[in-house]
Amino acid sequence: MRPPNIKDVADRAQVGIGTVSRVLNNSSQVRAETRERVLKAIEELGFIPNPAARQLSGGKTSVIGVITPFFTQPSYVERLAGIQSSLYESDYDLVLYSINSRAHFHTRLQNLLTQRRTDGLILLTPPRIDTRTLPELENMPIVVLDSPHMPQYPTLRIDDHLGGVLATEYLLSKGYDKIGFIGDRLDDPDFGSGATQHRFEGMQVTLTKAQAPKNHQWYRFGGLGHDIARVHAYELLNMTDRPRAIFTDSDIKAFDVINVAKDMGLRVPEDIAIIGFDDIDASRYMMLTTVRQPLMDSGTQTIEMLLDWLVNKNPPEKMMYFLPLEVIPRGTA
Amino acid sequence: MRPPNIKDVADRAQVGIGTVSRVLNNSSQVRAETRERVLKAIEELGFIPNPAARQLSGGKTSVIGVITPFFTQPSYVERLAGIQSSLYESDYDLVLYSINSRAHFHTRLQNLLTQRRTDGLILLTPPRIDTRTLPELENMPIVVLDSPHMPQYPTLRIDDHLGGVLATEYLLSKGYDKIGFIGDRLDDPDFGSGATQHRFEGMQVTLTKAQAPKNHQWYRFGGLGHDIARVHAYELLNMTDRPRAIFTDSDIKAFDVINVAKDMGLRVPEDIAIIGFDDIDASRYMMLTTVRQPLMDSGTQTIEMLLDWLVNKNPPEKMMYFLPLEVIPRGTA
DNA sequence: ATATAAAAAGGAATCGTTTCCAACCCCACA
DNA sequence: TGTGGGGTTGGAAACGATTCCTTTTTATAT
Repeated sequence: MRPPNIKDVADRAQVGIGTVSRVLNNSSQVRAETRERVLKAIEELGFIPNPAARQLSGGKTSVIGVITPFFTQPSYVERLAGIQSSLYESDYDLVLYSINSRAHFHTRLQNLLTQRRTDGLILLTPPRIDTRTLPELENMPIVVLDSPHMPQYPTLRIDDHLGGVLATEYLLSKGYDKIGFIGDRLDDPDFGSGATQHRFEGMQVTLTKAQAPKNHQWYRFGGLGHDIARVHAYELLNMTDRPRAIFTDSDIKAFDVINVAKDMGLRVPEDIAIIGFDDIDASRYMMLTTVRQPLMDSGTQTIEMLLDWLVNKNPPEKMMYFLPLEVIPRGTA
Repeated sequence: MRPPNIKDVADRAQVGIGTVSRVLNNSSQVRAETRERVLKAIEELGFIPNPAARQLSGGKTSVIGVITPFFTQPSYVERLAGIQSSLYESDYDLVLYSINSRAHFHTRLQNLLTQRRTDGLILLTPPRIDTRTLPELENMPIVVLDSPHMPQYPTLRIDDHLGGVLATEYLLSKGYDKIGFIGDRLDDPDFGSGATQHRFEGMQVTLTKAQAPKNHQWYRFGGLGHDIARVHAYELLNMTDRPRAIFTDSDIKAFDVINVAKDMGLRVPEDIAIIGFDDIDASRYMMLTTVRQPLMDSGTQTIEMLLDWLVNKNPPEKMMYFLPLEVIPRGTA
């Protein structure tokens, strides 16, 4: 049995289809009494507007797209959970577009902008691309989360340099002066965001200011293999002049350091202090001291900004919104 | 500037719109030479078919929906990541519908089935509902993941009873005979799947068979508050006749037990052994011994089954597909 | 009661596809 | 040369909404 359409509603309510459409879209051009009749008919028939027809005719999709790098990392997922949780009560559907390279991101964004399959877009940790080749940027509400690369859109992110400063100041304040660093490679052509670099620089600046020791042997970046952080940790902890503390650019890497230390019979933090970055859920269980960025909240704020834009026609300023950072002291430093 | 439509392509290729449509849909009714001309025109114009029009006319949405309970738990997320990863190369978009109650699930499913906004559906851990009120079940390809409640659809799940048996046998084989249990409440009206109950039953059966001691004081279920597992753990570990090992129905709860034990100065596993259930990512870092179910793989298999159905018109048998379970021995038991 | 303006309502045209039916082409065969 | 029939092709109709223009109704002022 065919689901009811707008004509069925119109007939049952004894009105024209135009009137039904106006009721559906909250036009003021309908008498209260007529509106009642139409709403009653809608109710009785269980009518739900066909989204495809709506989209074809009016251009509205009721879809919000999220473009995200292929997510297995908890930090992406927590942001996504934040997005999802606030979208939940709205009338918008969430479509997930996952991407795996910069080129892929570019074509995906281009398609989405020309095809208009979404009413709005959230760009999660987008890479740097050549935006001059993108069409009609202005017409699509876009909010960027966790990337400095798209300053032409409103962007929620953190101050990575500050993060490095906070972590380092904390370690120094605890009396750990010889500080190592383990992070991603600095020049990832696809998804390198500069985050690792800025966190590292924040650390270096703080060390200089405090006249704390530095040693290039203590700093490790990227490399191949999924347990590369373990390898780095092992090398660092095996040095004769090994660091007294290690700062990692993610909690996941910090977990690896903790476990390598334990495997080697080192006590945390008595022999080696560890501080991570992100404060993902698991860090609480690992008792990891870390620099907290509000992952879940950042998702929530992003989607609320976008909804305000779409629903209330209230475009946010195209600027960087910096989210707060804080050190969460737990057991590892 | 308006994006090109099928008429533009037809004009440029000097054919009718019907022919273009046939080319787009790989109909065999087109001469090779004509097909070439059309493809060339499509290429030159950068034509992309409008999905809304396609959907309105032909009914095909190119969308796969995933209905999932409000996900913050890592196990849902890992399944979702598995789904996403295999969808990635297909032409389908993924829409996420999150639900928060049984009633909500029912209406959502009903809407999706009548509105036909998706070509296929994945039901992630769906609750038990009255399916007699659902319309036209037959027309929508649906695969269920992680639930025994929808036997009318092909279902991927695990044997929870067996999971309980495996965990218990493992603990007994290690010499831990006094075994406690911490799990969710058994009668959650919304999302209770019976999983906790069956795991517990598997445990009880195994204990009986092995003539191992039982004590109802050692078994704790559900309760309010987000740190309820910590409360349970604390109570269990404070008993004079406390259990020698604890089996939890999720890794997350096991983490709580580990931390409570540490807080109390108990050594794991020397004083108290712990085994979890799921093997989420974080369990590796926590060195948690656990019953592994293939979370990521289960998502992958689900989506591949559905794609085979949609793309190759190859419907799977409507049966329960049981995924393998295994105990992963790590440091806690 | 009538004129006039404003509000409300009706419905054709429109969006971009697919599908179906009619028309056409071309070749084999008589 | 004429005919039948398969393979191709063209394009009207249909999908279900929104929008805009027109017509009708209602309210207000005279």
